[in-house]
Amino acid sequence: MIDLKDLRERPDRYRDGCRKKGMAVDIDRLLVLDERRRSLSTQRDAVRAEQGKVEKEIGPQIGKLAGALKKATGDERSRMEAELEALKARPAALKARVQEFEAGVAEIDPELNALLLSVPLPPDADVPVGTSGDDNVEIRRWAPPAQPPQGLGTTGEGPWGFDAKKPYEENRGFRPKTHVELVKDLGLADFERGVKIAGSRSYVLTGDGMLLHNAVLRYAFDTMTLRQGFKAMSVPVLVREEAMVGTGFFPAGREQAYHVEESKRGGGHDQFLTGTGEVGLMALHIDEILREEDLPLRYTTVSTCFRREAGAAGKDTAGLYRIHQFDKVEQVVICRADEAESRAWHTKMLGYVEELLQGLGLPYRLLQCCTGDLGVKNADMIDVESWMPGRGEMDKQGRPMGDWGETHSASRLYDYQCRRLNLRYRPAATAGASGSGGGSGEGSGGGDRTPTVFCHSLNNTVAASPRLLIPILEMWQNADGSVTVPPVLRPYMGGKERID
RNA sequence: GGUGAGGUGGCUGAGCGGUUAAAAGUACUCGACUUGAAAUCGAGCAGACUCGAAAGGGUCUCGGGGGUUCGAAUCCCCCCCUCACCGCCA
Repeated sequence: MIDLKDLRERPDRYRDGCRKKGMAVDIDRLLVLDERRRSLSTQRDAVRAEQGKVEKEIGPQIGKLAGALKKATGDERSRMEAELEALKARPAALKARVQEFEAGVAEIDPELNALLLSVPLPPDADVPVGTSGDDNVEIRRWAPPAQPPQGLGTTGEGPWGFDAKKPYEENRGFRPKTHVELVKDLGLADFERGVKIAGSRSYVLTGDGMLLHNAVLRYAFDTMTLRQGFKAMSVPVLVREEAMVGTGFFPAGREQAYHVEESKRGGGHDQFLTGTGEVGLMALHIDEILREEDLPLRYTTVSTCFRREAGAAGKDTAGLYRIHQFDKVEQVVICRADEAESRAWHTKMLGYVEELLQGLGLPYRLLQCCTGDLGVKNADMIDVESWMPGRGEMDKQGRPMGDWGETHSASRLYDYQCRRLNLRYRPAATAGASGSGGGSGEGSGGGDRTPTVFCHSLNNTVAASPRLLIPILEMWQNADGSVTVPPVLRPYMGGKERID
């Protein structure tokens, strides 16, 4: 959620943000509603204030009179009844006016809130303007060195020395199989039975396929927890709507989430399956006020992710690329509201991923996403794409030419998400500023408390599998059809070196 | 699924129709005392929204929503959540 006050002060910033992100939100309408709402509530509050005064004045009189009335009889009784009614007239009139204003506010609120939730966070000035993924800008790429670093592989095996600009055959000396062929030939996945059980875009990982999947996740999780010191978490993947709205996935992405209607428990809330562990991790501190000393919070989780992939019909239908259910190790950081700090974390979080991919020897590139590719909640997003030899167009001989495929996405959100989550911290008091011993009398002192501030948040993929199995299998395959297990994964596969 | 008890400020916990934004304790901040600390004493200590150039006002919030009343933390209704015991179950 954006800051409504800021929107009032500089609406052009938000108009511009909408334009750059290619989202149509009626900022002017929002301003009108906001103006109207504030006017109504100010008037309402004034009447309420009067109401309070009147109440203090008349309340006791009414109490006394009502008490006396019980004992009164005859003429005196009816006289007192009339008096009582007369006394009640003023508060009753005020109440009616309050209700009028409230009705006005109640009429505006739903539309105002809906609009407010849909205003995107304006992209940062240094994010290139563009309309789609095609306008994303490559920042840098990494290619595995010809000599594998200590312990990461054997020369001549796997992706060492691979140059993504050259055809696979030129690199490796044999024609590659696609991951779909590999999993079929090696018995790593069973798509037919997956579909039988669960419908389209479903799969079953079998035998070594499952072991490899598990190994990747464990490798990623251990990297984050043991090496980087992130706190290991297991969070719900079945969550309430508040968590989806709070993390910024709703309302915009509602049609991408699976909706689970709770079994008739009164007016029980519906629940939704999360498409990323980010939801559970970020919703953890919803409505909390943290202490500055406790920041930054660094969390990692491994969770099953569910995505409807609505609107992607016909895209990437084969294989493990675009599926409804997968597992992902995710990292989030919740830090102080400081742009420099939050940018520094963004870089670090990308660094962890680079280290991980380099450990696997996979060629990758970093893309600065353009404004049109950001989504509502991001100010900045960097995608990591890994080289997938089996993807892309076919050449004249009917061989896939390979293509980059998105495997990671690192977002920087400022306080957009934490505003929605109502997640704040109280800055540690900055001592010294309000010089206590100064010239003015010491009496008045005390309570200059620091106001609370919304945290900044960031998130990044660590590893999403089975998608990440695609480059692993395709890059580590051998001419004989076997696949070498990347050395970093072997400890998680009982030391197994080769799948054949 | 059944029964019972609850949800009050950072925490503990009073209040159960009218000077209660809310006692008390505790934590925290500042000051005094002290060589320093502890202890003690004094003072302060909720958030959001909003009006205002500022000083400073105002409104709302005692799980959430609705209702009764001149007036609700206190009464009524619905919902959510927590705890305990029983049943069932990975």
